[in-house]
Amino acid sequence: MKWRIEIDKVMGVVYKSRTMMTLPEQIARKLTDVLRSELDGMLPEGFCAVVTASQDLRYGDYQSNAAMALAKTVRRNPRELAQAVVTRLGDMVEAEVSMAGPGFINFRIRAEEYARRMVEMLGDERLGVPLTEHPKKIVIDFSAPNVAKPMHVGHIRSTIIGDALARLARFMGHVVITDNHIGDWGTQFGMILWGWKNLLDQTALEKNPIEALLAVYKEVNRRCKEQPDLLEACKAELVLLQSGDVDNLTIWKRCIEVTKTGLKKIYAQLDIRFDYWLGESFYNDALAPLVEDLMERGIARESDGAVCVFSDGFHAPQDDPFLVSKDGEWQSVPAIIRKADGGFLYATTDLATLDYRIREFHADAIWYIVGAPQEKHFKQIFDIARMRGISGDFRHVAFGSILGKDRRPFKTRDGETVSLQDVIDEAVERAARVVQEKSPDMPESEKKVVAEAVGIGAIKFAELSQNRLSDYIFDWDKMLSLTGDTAPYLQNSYVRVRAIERKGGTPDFSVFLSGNGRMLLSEEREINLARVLCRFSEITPITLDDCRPNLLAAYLYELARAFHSFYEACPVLRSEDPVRSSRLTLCEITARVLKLGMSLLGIRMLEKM
RNA sequence: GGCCUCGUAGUUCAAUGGAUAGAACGGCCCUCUCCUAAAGGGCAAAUACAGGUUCGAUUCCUGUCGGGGCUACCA
Repeated sequence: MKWRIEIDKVMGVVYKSRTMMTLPEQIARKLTDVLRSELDGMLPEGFCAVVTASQDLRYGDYQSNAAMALAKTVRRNPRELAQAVVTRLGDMVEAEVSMAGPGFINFRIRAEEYARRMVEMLGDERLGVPLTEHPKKIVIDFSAPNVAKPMHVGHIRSTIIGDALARLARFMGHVVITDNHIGDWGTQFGMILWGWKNLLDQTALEKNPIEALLAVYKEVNRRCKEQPDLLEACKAELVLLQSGDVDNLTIWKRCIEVTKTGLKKIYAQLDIRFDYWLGESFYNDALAPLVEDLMERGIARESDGAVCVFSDGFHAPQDDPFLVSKDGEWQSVPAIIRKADGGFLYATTDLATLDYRIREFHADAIWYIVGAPQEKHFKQIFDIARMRGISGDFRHVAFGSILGKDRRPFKTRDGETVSLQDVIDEAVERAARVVQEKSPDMPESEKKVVAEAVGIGAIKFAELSQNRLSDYIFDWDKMLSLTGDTAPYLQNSYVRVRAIERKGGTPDFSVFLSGNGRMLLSEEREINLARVLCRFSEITPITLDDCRPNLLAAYLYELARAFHSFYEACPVLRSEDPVRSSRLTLCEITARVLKLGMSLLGIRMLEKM
């Protein structure tokens, strides 16, 4: 038995696991061997049969289209080839094999194989999920709110998706650095500084600093629209700040401090932590030398007074992020890294940030969890890195917009953005009402814990169960829904397992692990539950590979459904022993997969609810 | 204008090129002397349109229509 040990230097967690093959891997290996002998040298070099979970269980648990895929190149009839393969495979220990339709090879996994795998999972801390073969150091850049502006619903996606990906990557064996690249140096500071000096209510600042700052910002913003000369005054404040004026620097630092305190409270509530908070201002000193360097190396040049990076002709025009077609001609859309007035921009900071992460963190990968509209920006940033000879797994993990009912960017009726804190408060409040209704006898302190876990879990799960690339319409009732395909549904399935285990006593699983007890699966819903449990090891890695948390969320929902269905049909504590202990084992593994899976999404489970 | 992206039940979302397109909410019908009914079992209901590639297309390609985004000194 082989064990692998991996130490996550950041988290200090040690994961150990037997290297256990997933079912499709195991079957694919045998299938490929059989194809090789059947086709006698005609099998294409490096060919590996693909085995996938069947969508329709009537055809079996897993299927392969290898015969259909190969039929043409080897000039055989797909059905005939599939049948020959099925004959050669014969009686597999793990599955019944059959041919169907246009040439599918179907595998129905035997109950004994599922039982064997359940025992393996029982003894494996990783529940069968293999560690990555290629551990990387990954910087994940997410959330990134602006100073002096509280987070609004628009920050939900980046914050929750980024946190889930960080958790997944760590679990898969990567070294992860989370970095909150806050907007602490933007042009909004001109207005904030002017407002601070002229409008700020000190008592309001002490009471609720972020609210006070926001109120000031909004008021200045409003006045600027009416009085153009005020805008000039704000710009002057910004110039003062950027030239190192002591008073303005002091105010600026206070703003950041106050904002960070507020943000940390909300992140704590969301159970999200960052290893670093290297905001835009952190890179200020790096910007001028960076631009100089790019000019010296001929990557950037002056144009209309600004310093720009143009296409170097590396890509075909249609793939070139610095070109756009206009009236049948390719026109340059350069990345501007220094304005004509000498100021630096978003792109400059991002280049410096990428540089720093490679140089100081020795990152192999940088993943940016940022909205889809910025696609071109990141293509340019990554392409400039390429021009400078910097390489790595750079990804813009994009997501769609949150829209209102009118399919325009989401705002409240009076045009305000909805603050993230309001969404959280509303969710927890709604959950609290349900707790009160369902569990009136629970101690008050516990009710509070349950309401928090349910409410916040509901928000996270609603976000993560959606395909990140599609836009979605914000709807209070859907986001905060507590029935159906939601976090509380999954939390409830875990609670049900715990209730069984509390009443039935702590089960003794050592008989299974030692091989003395026999795990027995016979009922349809038992086998189905075991089938779903096995698939955890297949789903988790691809969820990270594609940066698509919704795959894991959908899987966990399927698992909870399989469990609820099993729960209704198969009494555990009232059954007799080999069945009773086998069912208890299923319950235990279900609980572990649910808890681990949800923790990878950043959602807490509860013992009672 | 060009480029990117999306268009799936009444509504909100799923579906590595696979077989009869899944869920949830809402609607209708059942199930608590039984381990938590925040649950289970059932019914009705959808791939914008037109071509093409393929044994096989919601998925890939082309075009049309419709929504959103990007398109040099904001982030």
